[in-house]
Amino acid sequence: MAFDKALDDKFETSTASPVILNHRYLDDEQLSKDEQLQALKEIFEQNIRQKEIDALVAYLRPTLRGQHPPHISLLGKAGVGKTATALLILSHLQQVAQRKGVELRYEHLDLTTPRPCFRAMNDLACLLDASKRYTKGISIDEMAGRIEDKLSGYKGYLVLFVDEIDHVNTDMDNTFLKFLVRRLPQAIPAKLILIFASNRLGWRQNIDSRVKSFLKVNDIIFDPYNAVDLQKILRVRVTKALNAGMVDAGVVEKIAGLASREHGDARKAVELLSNAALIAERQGTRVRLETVDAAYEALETNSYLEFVKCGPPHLQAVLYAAILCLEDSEKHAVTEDIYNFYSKVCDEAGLSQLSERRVYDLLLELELYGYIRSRKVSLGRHGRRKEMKLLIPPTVISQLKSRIQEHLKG
DNA sequence: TGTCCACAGGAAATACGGGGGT
DNA sequence: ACCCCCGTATTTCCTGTGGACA
Repeated sequence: MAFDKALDDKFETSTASPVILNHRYLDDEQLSKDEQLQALKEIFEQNIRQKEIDALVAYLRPTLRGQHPPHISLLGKAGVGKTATALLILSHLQQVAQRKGVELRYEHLDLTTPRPCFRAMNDLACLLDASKRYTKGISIDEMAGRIEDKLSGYKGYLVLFVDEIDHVNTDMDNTFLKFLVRRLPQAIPAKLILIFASNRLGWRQNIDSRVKSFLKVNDIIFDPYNAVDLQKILRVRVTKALNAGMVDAGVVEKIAGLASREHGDARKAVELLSNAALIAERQGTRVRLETVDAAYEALETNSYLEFVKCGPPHLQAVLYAAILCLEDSEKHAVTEDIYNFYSKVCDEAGLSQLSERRVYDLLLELELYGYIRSRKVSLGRHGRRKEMKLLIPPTVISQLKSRIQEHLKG
């Protein structure tokens, strides 16, 4: 009886004042394409990315007069709205073109994770419905042929928005880019406009010069969002997804401040908001400033652990060795020290050891992800070495250790 | 001031895996 | 069943270099 009553109470208190009203608006993945566009419009209505939008529109306008605009490259860090802006403008452009009787279509090739040229090509073929999905086995030329066949009947404009172009692993002569820039425009009747997006400003630096000379591009650079922009973006989410009455004053400002100081990444800012809301909902409280702190910390811990889950076993073993070697000494360690620990870890886990050179590279990788930091030290005529130390917050270390142990056993 | 160690880190070679064509 | 193609991981090999020491 008392238990029933207690459960009743629990349901009552948690439904009395919900924090989250519409879950889906905290995660773009869950929104339909139209809903996404609608949300984007609301954000861009507030004078965000005006400069970039104007530039993009100016570059694309010639299509409506039947001229051929140059290719475009959108540059800027992750989460600064490159994709969002491009999709919004392209969908609008398509509508306008339709009204004016100009034949125009656009495709969004999203290369979210790094992939070889072959897969990029295959993805493009799938996007255009020109081929089924292959993992391997078919030649790249064959794939190119199928794409060309598929497009052979289309004579209008074709805007190909290649998102995260730098994720295509560059083979020695940039097969994928060469195809897009040199071969495809020759092979099909359509007027091809390429729009590239990339996180790395210099993605064109290390491409083949013969391709480069064909690649006339206009750059549009996206700066990271500032705190004011982020506030506007977050407010839209708050009104769409949350019970605004349950969000304390200053929460949005605080998240925007944190995010703008660290990365200016809107996606991460929304993720932080979403996490804070989830925590508040679970605890049955309002979203307070302290909730934001808790969410921030949870996200940080989580990112350390998440990486372990998907990393290859040897990387985990090296990380584990690095932790064992470095956790309780203020002293720095050198590559060899960690390699010794790594050997032991491999023995215990039944892994075959990798060469020291390889482990050296894995350590570099760990450094890239912020687990360790290294410093080059010269000892004069006694050669040179690299000293490393752990950067993982002490609170995370024990969780991390047990997580890796599980993984290496399983 | 020049020497020269010992390692960082680049480059090329090699092994490997896995799927499709025939 | 065998061969070919492509991409990735790892090994092997080698060069270049910062700076304490003679």
